Amino acid sequence: MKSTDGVQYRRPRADSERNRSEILSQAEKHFTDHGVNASLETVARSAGVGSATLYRHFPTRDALLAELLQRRNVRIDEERARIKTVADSGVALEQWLDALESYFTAFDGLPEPLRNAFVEEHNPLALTCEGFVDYTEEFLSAAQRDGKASPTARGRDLFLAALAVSWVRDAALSDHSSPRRLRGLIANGYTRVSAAERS
Amino acid sequence: MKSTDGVQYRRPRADSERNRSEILSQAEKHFTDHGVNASLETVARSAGVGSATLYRHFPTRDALLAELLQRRNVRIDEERARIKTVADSGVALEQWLDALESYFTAFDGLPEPLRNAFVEEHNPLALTCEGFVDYTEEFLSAAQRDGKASPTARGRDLFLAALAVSWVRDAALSDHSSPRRLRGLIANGYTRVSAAERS
Amino acid sequence: MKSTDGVQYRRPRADSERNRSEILSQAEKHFTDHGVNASLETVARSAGVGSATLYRHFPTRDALLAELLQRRNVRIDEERARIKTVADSGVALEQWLDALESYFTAFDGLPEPLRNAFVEEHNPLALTCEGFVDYTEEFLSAAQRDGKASPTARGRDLFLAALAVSWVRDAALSDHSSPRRLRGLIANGYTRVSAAERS
Amino acid sequence: MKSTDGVQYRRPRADSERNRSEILSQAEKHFTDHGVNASLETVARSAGVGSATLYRHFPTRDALLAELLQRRNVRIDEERARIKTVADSGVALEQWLDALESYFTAFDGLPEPLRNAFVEEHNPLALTCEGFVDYTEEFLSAAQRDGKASPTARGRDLFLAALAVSWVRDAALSDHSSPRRLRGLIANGYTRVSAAERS
DNA sequence: CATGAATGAGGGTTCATTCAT
DNA sequence: GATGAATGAACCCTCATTCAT
Repeated sequence: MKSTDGVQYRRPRADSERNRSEILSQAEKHFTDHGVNASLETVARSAGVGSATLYRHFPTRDALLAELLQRRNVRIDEERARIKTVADSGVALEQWLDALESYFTAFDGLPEPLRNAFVEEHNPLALTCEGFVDYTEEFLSAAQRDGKASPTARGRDLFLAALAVSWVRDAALSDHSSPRRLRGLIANGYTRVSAAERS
Repeated sequence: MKSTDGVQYRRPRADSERNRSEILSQAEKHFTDHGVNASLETVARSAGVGSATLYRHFPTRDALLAELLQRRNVRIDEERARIKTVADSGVALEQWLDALESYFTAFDGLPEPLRNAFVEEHNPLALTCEGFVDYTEEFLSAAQRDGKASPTARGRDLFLAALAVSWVRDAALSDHSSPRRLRGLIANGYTRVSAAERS
Repeated sequence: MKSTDGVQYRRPRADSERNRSEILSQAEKHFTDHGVNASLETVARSAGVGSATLYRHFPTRDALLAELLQRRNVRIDEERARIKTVADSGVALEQWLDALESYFTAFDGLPEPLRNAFVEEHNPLALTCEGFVDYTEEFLSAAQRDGKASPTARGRDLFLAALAVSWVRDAALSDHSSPRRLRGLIANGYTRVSAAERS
Repeated sequence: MKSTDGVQYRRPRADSERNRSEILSQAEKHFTDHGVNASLETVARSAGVGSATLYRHFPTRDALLAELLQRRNVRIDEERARIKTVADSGVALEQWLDALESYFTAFDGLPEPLRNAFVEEHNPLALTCEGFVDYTEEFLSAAQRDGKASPTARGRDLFLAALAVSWVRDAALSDHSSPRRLRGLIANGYTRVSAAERS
């Protein structure tokens, strides 16, 4: 009963795509509202699928997260293209780090899994991280060539720094200046005393 | 100390202290082995008490953590006393930040609750944070007086910076250089180009 | 019934049914032995399932209770059908109230949750109560039509009365006559003095 | 020791009395606010004593309850004296039952322990129950002598009936008429059809 | 494959009763 | 005797992950 043999509707495929898409959409919503640790169960329910279905599509939370971020990459890619046109390589680097930080605050708690992925081999988010490290490296190199950045700095360091700043920002709801100030420290260091001050 | 004089009334407690102490001891062990999110249930079992007893002594995980840290404060207080004798205030500040970072790696995942406590009013860990901010402020002030630190820096910024570095270190098992490098960035900034380099 | 026709997909469940059934069976046992406040934890253990499974099937004790009673409804429905054939509507009403009281003593302490459900909107037992009120109303109406019952009585009153009698019976282990006598009071009132007595 | 010789401060007694009194006072408050199943722990805390102290004074919840009721007995005794002066013994009985029901609603959930005490031998509340049964018996006997009450009724039956009505009232927050109607049933029975109706 | 349900562990909490002092 | 704390059981609930179908 209920669909007798003969023609096979091949529903699976269609359903599958629809499910996957609905899961992503709901995950986006829940992660935005409740952070990256939102209940996957709830996400599945909202998407109208069983938890096992979610699990099949995205074996880990990070896999789901990776997909969500992938979709956002379009935006930051555009931003990156724009920054590339900035004449001053030092300013460009700065703007790129800004862009990174904005990206990292897409969901509450996002820095955490990214940090973990950074050191885990087979993490679905690792690719995302590596991409960002590469891009950072590019902007950094340009700045270094122009004497706008310390030659000892590395792309991965600045990536981690941006991540750390975002991590601080994650909790500093009541303290908007802290992330900005940490950002300043990373740019200029706390040991630097301006010429005016030194006098 | 427990009073040896003649009549002794008001015996403080007895097995209460024993239990409390045993709980702390087991918590220390489990937190050390499995990070700050180790199962409290297991801690209680290891200490030979029911979960209700643990709950009575430490209503939240953070309360337990606060006690554990309290015990470590002796160590860092000694360290702080030592650092205070360092002649160069810039070096002293550096060493203090080192000490902080060591402290923050006492347990895996410790930076997280500390960061949260930093912005939560009624968190048992808040006091710990505030104390550290104050101490950092002292070392920083001295360095600023001597022109060894930027006058715009604040104690709380450096505290958060140390926390952030420890957070990075938390995951960077395979990458020992990253925290050190992040530390360097915070000290000197990535925009500083040494005179030698500039030439 | 479970469909025996040719191809059968959408097998309803399998171990789900088994678990549910086992839970109900064990609950029946434990509630019978220890009253409606028996430990649900124990019920779950006896049924060989985790408490979460029990929770999934029956989110509250009342939900579980409602199911157990549902199963008994077959019996009382049969009884009701039988009583409907009784010629004397006054006798029928009496027998129905007897049946109700028997039903209410299925488990020790049952009257309590039923009473509560009676005034709570979203209680799983509320439906059960309402059903009984309706049936009582039917028997009562018939009796009233035949002048065998006071026209001012309402079904819900008699339902509550039966519940109250059962509540008394719940504790009156050593005093078998009390419930019967209370029953008599409700039927005839304590102010009625028979003609013989009046003479 | 502590308080040497001579005059013995006999603090124990004084403290004990004060504690006992404070416990009763707080129990009254909490039972009034949250019913007879209010947390004894909380009562003890409110009274400024340890739970063990409460336990020593009142080994069971019922013992505590019995004391609280004892204090209220003054009131109902006065009421009883007043009712005794009522000329019509039927009216007097009615008023006494009213008084009983008021008494039973002193605390939410009071009917339950009273019912239990009624059949338990060594329950501190048993005396209270017995007293009430006796008083009810007196009023009932008078009414029976005057042909105002059925000679087959017994004091204990009416006592239980009043208890049952109060039990119903305990939950019938949203349904004020139910207890009154149940009361009516017990007085007149549902089988009585008035002469006017019979015609 | 998709799925609903099961699972097991943990969390936080409350409480009546009993111990150690 | 009075006390603060311990105890152990229970409750309700949540979740990530894994089965059975």
